Amino acid sequence: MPKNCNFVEKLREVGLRPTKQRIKMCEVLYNREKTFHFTINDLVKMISEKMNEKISLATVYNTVHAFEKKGYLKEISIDSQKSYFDTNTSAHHHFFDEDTHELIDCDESDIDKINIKKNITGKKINSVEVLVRVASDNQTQK
Amino acid sequence: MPKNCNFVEKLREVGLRPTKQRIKMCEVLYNREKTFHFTINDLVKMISEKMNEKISLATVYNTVHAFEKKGYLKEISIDSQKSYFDTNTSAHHHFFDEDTHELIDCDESDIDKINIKKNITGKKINSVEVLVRVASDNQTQK
DNA sequence: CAATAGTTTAGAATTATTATAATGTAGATT
DNA sequence: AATCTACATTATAATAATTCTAAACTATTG
Ligand SMILES: [Mn+2]
Ligand SMILES: [Mn+2]
Ligand SMILES: [Zn+2]
Ligand SMILES: [Zn+2]
Repeated sequence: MPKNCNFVEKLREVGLRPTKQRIKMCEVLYNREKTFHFTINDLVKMISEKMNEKISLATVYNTVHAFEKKGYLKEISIDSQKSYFDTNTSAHHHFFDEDTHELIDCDESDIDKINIKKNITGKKINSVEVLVRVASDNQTQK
Repeated sequence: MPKNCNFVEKLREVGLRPTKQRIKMCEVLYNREKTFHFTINDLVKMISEKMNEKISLATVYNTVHAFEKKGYLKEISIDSQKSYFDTNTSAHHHFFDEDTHELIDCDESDIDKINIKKNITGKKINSVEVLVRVASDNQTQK
């Protein structure tokens, strides 16, 4: 979703009614320079603290999943109890900072294209994702 | 942990008391030809159904985490609510079958060594893991 | 407008996991 | 061998992320 686009129209286009909760969430998620990563909890905080708005937790979940299904959000695989989401929906790899629990995008140029030499019969490849775990140079890590 | 090794001695070596629960779990986990992947729930089922033994859920969690800390188990990152564990503790990549929710090891030869060109200041790389999501060729996928 | 299908919501339910605190036991000390 | 003690096990409660439920609300259509 491009910055400052007509969210009402965009939502209608994909068959989602432009409710005020969804429009507000579009603003929080897409009206910014860079894409970013968030958890549901982050998002709820952003809505209430930054926007001074109250959207029920169930609606935040519903809407995030609706946007995901429409291809406007991507879920990221990290071993953790909670899910991470990404407003950058293109195929890309990640660094995960084990100290801060922050996700950082890899640029196209950071990792060469990965060539899978094996193929599993009857199965097609949906995605190939690299996760690079990093942590403080000095510290004890798991 | 090698197959048919002396689990009692192995446990003592790393400072874990060889209780009957831990020995039983060693047998379930390591007395087999190939390494494998499991969830806590899988493991509890294996213990009760295959071994006809009852180990409390808390002990299964405790022991899995104790074995993980000692380097005899590895946790695998999949987006899911539940954690997967691996008796193959070496660095390796995975296929994840989105139909069956099964993890499959990549051989060394299946994916070329990954070269990370970016480095994050003050951080060292702990691991680089590839996850290849596969699904049935015909089916609707998320 | 009125009808209707889709949406929001508070709160309950579910699920994986961790914490608690009482009981049990391996291994050391007498 | 009996005793001691730190470590383990256990049932159960607590927690946390997520999903479900069902009633109230609202965007859109006719
Ligand atoms: Mn999801
Ligand atoms: Mn863990
Ligand atoms: Zn990203
Ligand atoms: Zn594996």
